[in-house]
Amino acid sequence: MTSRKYHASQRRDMILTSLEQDGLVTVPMIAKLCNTSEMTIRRDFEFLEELGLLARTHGAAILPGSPSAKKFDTIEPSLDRRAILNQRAKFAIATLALQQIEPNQTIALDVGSTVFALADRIKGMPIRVFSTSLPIARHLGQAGAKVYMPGGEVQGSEPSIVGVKAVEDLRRFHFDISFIGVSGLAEDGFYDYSIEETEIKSAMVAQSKRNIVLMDSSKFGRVSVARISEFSNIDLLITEQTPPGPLQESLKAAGVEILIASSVVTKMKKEISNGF
Amino acid sequence: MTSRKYHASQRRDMILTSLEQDGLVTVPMIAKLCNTSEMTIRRDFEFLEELGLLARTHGAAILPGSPSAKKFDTIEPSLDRRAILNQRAKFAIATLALQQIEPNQTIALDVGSTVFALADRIKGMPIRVFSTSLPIARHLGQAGAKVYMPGGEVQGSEPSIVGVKAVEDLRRFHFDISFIGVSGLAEDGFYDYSIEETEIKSAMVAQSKRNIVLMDSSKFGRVSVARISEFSNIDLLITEQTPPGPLQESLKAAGVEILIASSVVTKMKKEISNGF
DNA sequence: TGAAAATTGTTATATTATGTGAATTAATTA
DNA sequence: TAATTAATTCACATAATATAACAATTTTCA
Repeated sequence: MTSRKYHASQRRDMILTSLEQDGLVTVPMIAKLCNTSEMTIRRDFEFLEELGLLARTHGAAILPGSPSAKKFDTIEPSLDRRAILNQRAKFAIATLALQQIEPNQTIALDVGSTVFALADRIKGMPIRVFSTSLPIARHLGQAGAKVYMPGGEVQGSEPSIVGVKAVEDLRRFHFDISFIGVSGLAEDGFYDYSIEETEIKSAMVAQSKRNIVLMDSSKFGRVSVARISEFSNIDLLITEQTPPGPLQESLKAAGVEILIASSVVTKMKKEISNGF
Repeated sequence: MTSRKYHASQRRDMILTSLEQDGLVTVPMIAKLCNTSEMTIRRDFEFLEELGLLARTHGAAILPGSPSAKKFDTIEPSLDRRAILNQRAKFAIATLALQQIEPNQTIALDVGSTVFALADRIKGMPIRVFSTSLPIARHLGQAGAKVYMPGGEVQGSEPSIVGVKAVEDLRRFHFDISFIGVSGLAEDGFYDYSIEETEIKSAMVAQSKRNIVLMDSSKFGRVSVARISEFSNIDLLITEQTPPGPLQESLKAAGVEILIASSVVTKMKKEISNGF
């Protein structure tokens, strides 16, 4: 009879793994699985809910953003399905990214679900944010942050501002750091689907002292329509798995630092509540 | 014998999935499927209706709003509670507003849930839209419309662009019609909560050939912080109930036309319940 | 090591979800 | 239009789950 006990971080990982697999976990289920009391699991649920990694309902926990997760007076729109998938990886990446920011900096946030995860974690920090992403601007604006947007056109594929005017507006800003989301990484640089988006990203990179790319490992080796930037303009890549050898060498040769985010959920509650 | 019980969130997922698939679901259908009582399913329907994810009729539940089957993935963030409340009135107002627009015009859309209702109905029309509202821009952008936004700051209270830069950008545009949402109507003009918003609205009005105010009757006689505009700048007011005598006279004296949208509501409801 | 802090388990209490049958409302048919 | 039937709401009982307070345990760190 195996009746070993797990540590909090292990339990929480088990919870998230089950959740990702089944879409729903119940308290008694996990309590048995972890060989612990229901109360403990409830407290784990509470913890993970505060981080936005799950949503509690009566009798179970579900993926955040599902219809039932919405309380009646939800003001914020939920993220779409794509953002929910792989959220643990995104959360881990965002956590590392957060540590790159210092109080009172001006940062630029690009579009995409990983960058959104960062925006979510930024809430409450004393910084100024510039973003072309409508969801990010809305989310942070609602949270009381100082958010600026460029003028321009709203493109179909992504809810974001693009176009000549946007690039022009962008050129009048200067950022301490910009966080770029990309859809592909090949040996000659970072890639994105749409040409319009690429123009914006390039301009953003040009206006920043420091450029950080956020991407999850699913994009390794993928080449899309347009190249955003050569490696030489990027200072740091944050991802959650080590890139394949050749890619890694190209990156290192160009002086791009790489940070790997481990997805174990440990006690970062403290970090958050004390946080700045 | 499979007689397992499902959790609320699972049932609601099943309801939405069936709805998506068949376009219509009945209470007994789902009750059997979920192995639960009809009362519970009714309560689920009620819950989902409040989120705007389905519409109830006698004997069944159907897709809300437009008949075109929306994929669940692409379902837009549900509107906030305020938007859901009084949705029928807003729908009726939006329907009348829609008739004021002609193809290939350039129109400006202000913020607020009533204006959002209009934006939703505009989808697919060959027009150019300018908006300061993040939800509206996102909604229409996703639907493939040509949407422009000014640059500026995202204010806390409303998800919209405000500030000096926004007003400046706005002044470079000219609109055929602008649709303004307001939070108060008194005998000396239209009012709004926030001074920042008011500045934007005033600028919008100044750049338009024709100005139309959309408001529901709950705002009659209410005075807020700042006055947007005198009546003389407004051409048309669309609402769903006749304003009280004094207000009506002031409006008419200033040459503001008034349209009441009420009969449309019942007609629309029938249309929906008959299954389009 | 020992004291303080954090985590976990237990119990009693409160809250929420569900099921039932009667009362009400809406649709249907003669 | 009245009578009939089906669907819905309402009010209450019951079961399931969550919370809060406190005791027991483990971990941390001086």
